[in-house]
Amino acid sequence: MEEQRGQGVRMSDIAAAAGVSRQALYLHFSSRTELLVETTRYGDEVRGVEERSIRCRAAPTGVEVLTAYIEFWGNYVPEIYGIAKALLAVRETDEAAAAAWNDRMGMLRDCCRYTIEAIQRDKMLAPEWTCEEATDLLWTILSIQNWEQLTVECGWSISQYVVWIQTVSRRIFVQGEGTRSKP
Amino acid sequence: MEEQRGQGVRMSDIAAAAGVSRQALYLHFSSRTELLVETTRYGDEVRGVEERSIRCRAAPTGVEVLTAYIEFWGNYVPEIYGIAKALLAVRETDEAAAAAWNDRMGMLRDCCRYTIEAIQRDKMLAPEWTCEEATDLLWTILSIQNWEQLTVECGWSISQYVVWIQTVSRRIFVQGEGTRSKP
DNA sequence: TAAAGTACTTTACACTGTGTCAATTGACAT
DNA sequence: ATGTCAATTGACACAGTGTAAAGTACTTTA
Repeated sequence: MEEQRGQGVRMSDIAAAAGVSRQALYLHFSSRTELLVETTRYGDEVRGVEERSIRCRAAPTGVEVLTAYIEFWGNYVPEIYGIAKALLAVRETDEAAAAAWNDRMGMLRDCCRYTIEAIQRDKMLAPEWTCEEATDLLWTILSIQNWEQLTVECGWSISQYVVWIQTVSRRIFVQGEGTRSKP
Repeated sequence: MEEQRGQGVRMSDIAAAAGVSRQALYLHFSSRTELLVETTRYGDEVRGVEERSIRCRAAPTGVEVLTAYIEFWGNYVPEIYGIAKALLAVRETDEAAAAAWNDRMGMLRDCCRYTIEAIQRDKMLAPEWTCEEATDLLWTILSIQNWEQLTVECGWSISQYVVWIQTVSRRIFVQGEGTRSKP
């Protein structure tokens, strides 16, 4: 999955890689989608996303939460990129895959909302945004597709991604961050 | 295609809708992908994208080009959303579809580059960006996936999308656009 | 030592959707 | 009358998912 970015990974390929017959997979997973979904869940658990994202919230100011969170995310996405692509591909046709995807994205959104609220608590949220709108926007900016476009297609390194997205986010959301912050 | 967003649209569905046998489609298009690609091309031609996007370039200042272009784009995407989704779905597995998609996205990128260069000519580009980076970023912000996320998933209206993306883009790219511009 | 259970295997097949092929039909032009 | 064009019908190959049945090897229980 990780190598192939989820494409052209058939049940028979997975079975072969696991050294098991294709039919044996159906003894453990009722469908290809279920296998994908479970793999996602397992991967998140092993990697300890929950814990890592909660740690970002510990930063003292809203802006620092934003900075920490973007750094975490930029480095986390490559770990899940392969399976995410696979899930994304079946999501269009498969209810359960769509639900699993939405669940994951919901977690991301929660983190975005927390971040924006932390900035607002500090009275640092740029006045043109409501919390809701700013959350929508930050959530969209941090989408996996955007990460993909910037790193894979535009050739940005992960650290470039992190720095530029931090810069952009500050300029968009933080009051008085006009032209001054240089990365 | 437009109604179903490209999903579950089989060759037999298209044939039925056209009042023709499934096999007859293969007399005109060598494969489903070719049909999709040709439909995209035809659609763009009928809608006169070329002309409409060139008209945006006529704006007197770079910032006005940016504003006009985002307005054009925000209103244009819904017209092509269905077929774009269909193309996007097959792009992962199909060489030709990927090429067609990249071609369309290349056009968008050209427009982004033109816009950024126009802003730079006016000495209004925020100093932390090079033309290349700013183009990558604007191109990413204007992606169809972002449009989809904000309008379809977050429920923004098209005019909201246009106004907020204009605001965001100005704040990111234009010098001295700190916290002041209110939509 | 026998019975039951577990985990898997092999083989076969149903189903969907794409794409190919061959023989046929009807309309129109020369 | 002949040829050609566009489309038709029907059959079929292929890939990939998912189901079903019968068999094997090993483990647990009693």
